[in-house]
Amino acid sequence: MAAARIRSDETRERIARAARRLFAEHGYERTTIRAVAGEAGIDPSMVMRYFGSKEGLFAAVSSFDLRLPDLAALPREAVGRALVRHFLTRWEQGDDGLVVLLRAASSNEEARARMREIFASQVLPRIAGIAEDEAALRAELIASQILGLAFCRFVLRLPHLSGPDAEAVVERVGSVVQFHLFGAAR
Amino acid sequence: MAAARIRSDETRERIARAARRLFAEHGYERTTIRAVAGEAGIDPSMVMRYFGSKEGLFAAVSSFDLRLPDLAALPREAVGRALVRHFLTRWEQGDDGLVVLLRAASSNEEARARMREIFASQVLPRIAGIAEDEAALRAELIASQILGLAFCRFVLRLPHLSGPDAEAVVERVGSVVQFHLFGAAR
DNA sequence: CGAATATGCCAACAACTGTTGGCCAACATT
DNA sequence: AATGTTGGCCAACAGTTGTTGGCATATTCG
Repeated sequence: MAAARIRSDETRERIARAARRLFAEHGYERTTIRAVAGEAGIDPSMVMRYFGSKEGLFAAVSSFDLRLPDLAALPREAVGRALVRHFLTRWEQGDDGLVVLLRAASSNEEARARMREIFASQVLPRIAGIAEDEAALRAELIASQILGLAFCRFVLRLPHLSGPDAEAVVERVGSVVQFHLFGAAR
Repeated sequence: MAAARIRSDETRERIARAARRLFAEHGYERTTIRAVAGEAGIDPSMVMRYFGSKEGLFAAVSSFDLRLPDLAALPREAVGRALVRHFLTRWEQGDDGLVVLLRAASSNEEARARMREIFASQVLPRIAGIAEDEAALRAELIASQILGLAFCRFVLRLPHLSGPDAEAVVERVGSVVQFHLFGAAR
């Protein structure tokens, strides 16, 4: 039984990995259960057994942790750059949780809901902890710049924004985030 | 024949309008020919007759003109704000050409290609006309902020970025665009 | 008037989708 | 050794999709 469990968990993980990759590459609709099964090297019906439905599979692989650093512990003038570098580094390391959501959000209400939930529970509180006023607006503006960067990088693949850890990008988008955080105060 | 032509052009326009609305609301995959036909009040086969295929229909309704103002004619310090206000105004007036592309780009390569083409032919030249250096990078950074704003507004519907012509949004995103345009010069 | 041409609908096809149930082999338990 | 359980595959269903061809109606033209 122990051996069986191990083997089953392995399969489950293989399916999840394949699903993450395909969802991130093709979005929700274009990713078929058959394709996921094919990539995982098992039968389509196995995907259903392990995850119940396509929606269940998506829910299982699209929840993730941004692992934002403790912004309050950073020197105030370094926060923007640190935030941008954090995202670029994670993306470079092949973490595509956010890309999965980004691609699926266009056509899938559940992906949108999950994205808003991640924003509300992981981003907004951190911003509120360091911004002096208008935290909600500031957090949304930051989200717009970071998500726009992700879109241009992973979906559109604009050349200057797609390279690994481009220094100029960190520098400038960092300044922008810094401005959204602390600038234009009244 | 003249009357017939007129009626046929009317139908064609009704189909295109319905397609634009549905593509903008549901993306490429989730928009079915049957749904477009239903909204236009005609038979699905008519859509094929008029536009050849679903891809043809999409191509016909997803090409559009950003109608960017002449940036070089504006006072330098007003360009960023003007650009942001231009987009917000057009969106407010119900022009959803860009939203069509934004939603479809996640899963449709042709939408991505068209978006890159619009960027290259309509955005990049204007930016190159006023930026002193690194026009390509600057233009891509501006695109990332504007598209991110559109994403948060139309797809995610974040509350503070979704209202009509919010003054604070014009002000701050305008400053950001201004920075991407002229800031961080070397 | 008759012929031709446009404009439209109906019905169907073939492919693909998520999903289900039954069957088989290997292993663990008794 | 008999039994139940687990991990897996196969085949099929039911719905939806883009797409096509044939048929009806009305308008235009000779």
